[in-house]
Amino acid sequence: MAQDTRTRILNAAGPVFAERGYQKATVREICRAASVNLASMNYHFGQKERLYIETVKQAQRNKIEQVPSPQWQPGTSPAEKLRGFVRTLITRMIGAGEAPWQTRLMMREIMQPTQACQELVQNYFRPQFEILLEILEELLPAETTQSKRHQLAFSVVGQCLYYRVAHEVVALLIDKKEREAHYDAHQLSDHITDLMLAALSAPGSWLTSPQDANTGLKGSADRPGEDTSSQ
Amino acid sequence: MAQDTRTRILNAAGPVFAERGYQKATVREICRAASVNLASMNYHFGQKERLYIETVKQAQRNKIEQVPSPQWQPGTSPAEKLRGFVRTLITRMIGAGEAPWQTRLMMREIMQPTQACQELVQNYFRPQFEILLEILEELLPAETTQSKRHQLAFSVVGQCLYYRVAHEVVALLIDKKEREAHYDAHQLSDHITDLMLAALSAPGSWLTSPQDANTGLKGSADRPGEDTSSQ
DNA sequence: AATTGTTTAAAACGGACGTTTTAATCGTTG
DNA sequence: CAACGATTAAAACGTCCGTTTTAAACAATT
Repeated sequence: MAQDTRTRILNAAGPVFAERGYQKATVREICRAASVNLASMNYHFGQKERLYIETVKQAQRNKIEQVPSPQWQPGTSPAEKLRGFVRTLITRMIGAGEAPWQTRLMMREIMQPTQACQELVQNYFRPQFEILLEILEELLPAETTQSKRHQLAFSVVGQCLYYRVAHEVVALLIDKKEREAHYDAHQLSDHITDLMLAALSAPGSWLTSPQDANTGLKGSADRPGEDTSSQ
Repeated sequence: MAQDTRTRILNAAGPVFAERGYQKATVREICRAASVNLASMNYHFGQKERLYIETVKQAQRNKIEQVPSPQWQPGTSPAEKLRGFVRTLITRMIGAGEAPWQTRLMMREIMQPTQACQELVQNYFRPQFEILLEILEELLPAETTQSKRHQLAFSVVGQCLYYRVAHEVVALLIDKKEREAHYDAHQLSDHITDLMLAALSAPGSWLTSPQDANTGLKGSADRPGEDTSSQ
């Protein structure tokens, strides 16, 4: 029974698409998982591709309602906001135990965008990005360049995404004992937040000085792997 | 003519697997791209899966010989080493213009590991990881925890990986003008390096104090999105 | 010359899978 | 009741694709 057939299909399709990927996921498997007849899929969605797009959109809506745009009490320090933001992001990434299929699905879209990606960016990534930028703005000198702020935001997001993207590689590099002791959402988000706050509060003008003026440790003309780039 | 048939197949398979993914890439397309008979594939590799594994391994060997483990003059400052390391990593990620298929291929392995992933970690990721750890060791207080060092290394790698993983999303979030002005390998690596160096040289004991003692800005018991995690 | 390893061309096998169809069954609505 | 939408079961269609096969060349080696 449960819900109507359409949503049963949608809910069953999410994990399957997330785990197997679009190609390897078969309509038959999804319908079997949803305990639904094969013809019902065609009835509701017409084609596999349409089902996929709807699934991604629903995953995004899920996430939005599960973790709405953070709202803090007035007077909350920007540092605390940043910590909360990172905490939320990391939690979405590595989830509570089992792999959150919504995030896996979105990650697939990020790496190999399809038709569903544009809406994803507009409805999900961009708003999050804006919130992060507002938090950073409170922490940064007023003269900080627009592009510098963007890069700093990407630095935050990049560190968070890493633990979803490279989850399996981390498991191969770090032994189980250390992972279980130090790689929960709590400690990871604290690490990333502390790192960012330390960098932002560091002495010197690395944030505002024009590119190429930094801690004064540069100056080597030749660096390894200069232009022997790929291909 | 060129090389022998086997390597022609291998070279043709790389870009195809990287772009289409394992499932969507067809043996027929690869053989067509290699100007090679369909039966030759079977002759040399037996099955598609074997071809894929060999392709990944070759991509890894390519990268290693293209950008060997960095070796600096004795006396090079650790900060300079870090800059070089990040520069190399970023360059591999975003390449010189066109998308480097080797990295795309490896990224696929990272996100959805197959049989080829373990060798990849052993021969490629782990050595790189060790090098980065050595550089960080020179920059860090001696009392820094092992796990803290690891997390810092992941912070570096995560920021670099981001620009390959989310390349398309960045293109949707940042307008073309800013991207062309600020998102080349040079500036991005400088940004990441400067950020890390600033964080490491920041005042206070955020690096060495036990978890939960930090900049003193924490303390909120409830954070948004606490345990409303996915699913 | 004979053998053996490579390569090609062309065709076919066989399975997997997206999609469609048909026929039948309920439940709801008019 | 009749009509219609939703759903199911089962089967089939048609295509794509990994894999295999066959037969024929060609090259290098013995």
